[in-house]
Amino acid sequence: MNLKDLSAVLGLSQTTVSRALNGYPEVSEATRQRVVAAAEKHSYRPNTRAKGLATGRSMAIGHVIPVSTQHEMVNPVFGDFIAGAGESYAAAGYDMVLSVVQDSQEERVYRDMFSKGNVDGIVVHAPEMQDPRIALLQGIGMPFAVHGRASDIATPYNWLDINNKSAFQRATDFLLDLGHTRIGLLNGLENMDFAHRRRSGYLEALHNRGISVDPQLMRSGEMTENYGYQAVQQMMELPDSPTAYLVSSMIPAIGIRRALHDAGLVMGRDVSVITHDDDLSYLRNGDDVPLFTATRSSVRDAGRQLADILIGQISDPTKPPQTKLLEAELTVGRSTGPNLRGR
Amino acid sequence: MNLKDLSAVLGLSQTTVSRALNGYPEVSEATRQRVVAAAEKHSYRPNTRAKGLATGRSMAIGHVIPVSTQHEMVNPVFGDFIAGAGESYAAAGYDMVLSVVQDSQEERVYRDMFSKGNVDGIVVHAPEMQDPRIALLQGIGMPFAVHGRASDIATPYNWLDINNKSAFQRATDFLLDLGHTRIGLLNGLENMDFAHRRRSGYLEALHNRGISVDPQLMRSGEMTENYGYQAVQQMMELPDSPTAYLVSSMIPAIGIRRALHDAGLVMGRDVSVITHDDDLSYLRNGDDVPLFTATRSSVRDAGRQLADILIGQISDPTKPPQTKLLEAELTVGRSTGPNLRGR
DNA sequence: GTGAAAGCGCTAACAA
DNA sequence: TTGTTAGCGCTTTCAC
Repeated sequence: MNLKDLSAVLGLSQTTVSRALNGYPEVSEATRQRVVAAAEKHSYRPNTRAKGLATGRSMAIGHVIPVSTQHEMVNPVFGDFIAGAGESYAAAGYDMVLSVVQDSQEERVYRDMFSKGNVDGIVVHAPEMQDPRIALLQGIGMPFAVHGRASDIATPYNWLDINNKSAFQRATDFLLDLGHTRIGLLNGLENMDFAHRRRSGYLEALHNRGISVDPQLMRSGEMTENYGYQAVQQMMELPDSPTAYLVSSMIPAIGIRRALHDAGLVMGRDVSVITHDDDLSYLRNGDDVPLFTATRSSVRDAGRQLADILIGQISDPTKPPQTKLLEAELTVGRSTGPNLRGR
Repeated sequence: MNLKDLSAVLGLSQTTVSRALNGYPEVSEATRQRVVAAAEKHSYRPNTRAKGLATGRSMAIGHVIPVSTQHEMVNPVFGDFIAGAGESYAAAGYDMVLSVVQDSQEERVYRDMFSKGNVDGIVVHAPEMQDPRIALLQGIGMPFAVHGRASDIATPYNWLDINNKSAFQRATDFLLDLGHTRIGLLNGLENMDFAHRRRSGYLEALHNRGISVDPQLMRSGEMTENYGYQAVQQMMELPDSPTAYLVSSMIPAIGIRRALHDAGLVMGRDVSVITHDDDLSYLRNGDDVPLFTATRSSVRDAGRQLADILIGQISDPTKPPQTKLLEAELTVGRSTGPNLRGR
């Protein structure tokens, strides 16, 4: 059933039916009722492509997921974020189109999306510090919003980020309050913006207490279990090994638990571990977390909010860029590890 | 730059240019060269919507992700699978459109996708045993492929599945060979097809050895860390508690490790644990896995293969449905837990 | 308040 | 081998 058929059934012109369905004011209320009823009855759905061709809009938003040959891993948080964004899109009548892209191909993909006109806007994931994608999208005039931030980009743009710096600064402060001074940092890959910000939070907390920074205690890498295992094994061989660790994700923390266990130590008792796990908060179901975690209330909600920002931008392109900084929620589990103040 | 502009530049008709670009045989090689060069030079990209309108195809494939209010969790494997599928789509010139859908809304969404005509085919995720979506899609004549299977559906359709039954049967056999007879099963939600198959593999292995089944040792639930923690805590209170566990995902295994630890036991030494972790194989980086895992070589590759099946179906609708059963790869880690044969 | 007609950018019969 | 024309399903002037 298309518009032509529907208007034939009603004995009206396509124009009138279209107007009735799209809420134009000039159609009489009686006609509108009839039209809407008939559309409902025949479960008429306007053809997206035809509508798009006529209006110049595609009613779709693209998410571009970069996959480098370096780190092939897909962030486990990704599904949740997408789910949240999907809810907003559905509510606003947008489709979500996903492109998984080798990072070497990214520029071409963005340009193509624009010229093929199959999206009205784009969400940029996993920004690096001076991410070239932002200038590119600004250049071609495609509305976009970034999940995260690119610190070294000065011009304003839409973004939503979690306050990584403050989370790590607070977590470090927490450990410092317990009397820890040797705190290992297991960060993500430091070309990623989030990792850079987390590191600066860690450094600032140490600096504020006048504690010197030991480069041997700072690692960055892809967040696998094995990364945590090996990093901690190596740090434990240092003459003055850490009494606490700050970790960028729960995944390496699993390896840490194992490394400590191999050394006869228990995580959360002999050694403190704090993870920032917006990644895997669904691993924990109850309140009995043996880690102290800096977790975000909901990745999904973040997806929803970022989608809303982008939709707003698309419907009113004159609107100035929106930004949103979410504060990580700190959750204290059952055990926090040793309190060195008591010694 | 659109077709009209491009043909004007070349002094040819739109038709000829279109034919040259789409590889039609009747255009002269000389003209084709010229056209292709000009298209390249002006980086011409045909408008997807217009092309779709004219051809009746949308060059897009939909993935529908059901999210029930019951289990809100998004499977962490999802991102990897999607990444694999995305590669195939990109190679074949398809876009991927994602819909995250409340399961109550699913039927409407499928019908809409069809009548709005914005996808040429659909991938069905997370099938239940007699999944109604399959009949629905067959009814409206939309090409589709299922990631997994729906056991109770008799009519043929495209699917790709991992051999869940054989994986769990082999894993159970492995434990039986070690002398275990009390084996706890921590399964996923049993309305899911995969969980049902895994359970039957477990049962068959026990049956083949004449070992009676204890319903108290079989659990099903959503695969969270806490589920593993609580299930094992409760099973350990049984008079004859399990010496081994078979787990549907690595996530509950984390809780199991904790529950055992609380009881002074070490997973992989005092108690055997086998997980089926196509979920989180990226947790493990090296060869030093303390679990025996039945893991699939690559979720990503599975995504690629399923996409290829669907693409094949779309390009030739007369082709009979394809199916593909992947065999889980069994990986033995450092330690397998106690060998009861020696006692 | 309603309709006729043009056009969005492309493909595909049909002609030449 | 190339061009002309109609049409995909919708929106949008412009006229009535």
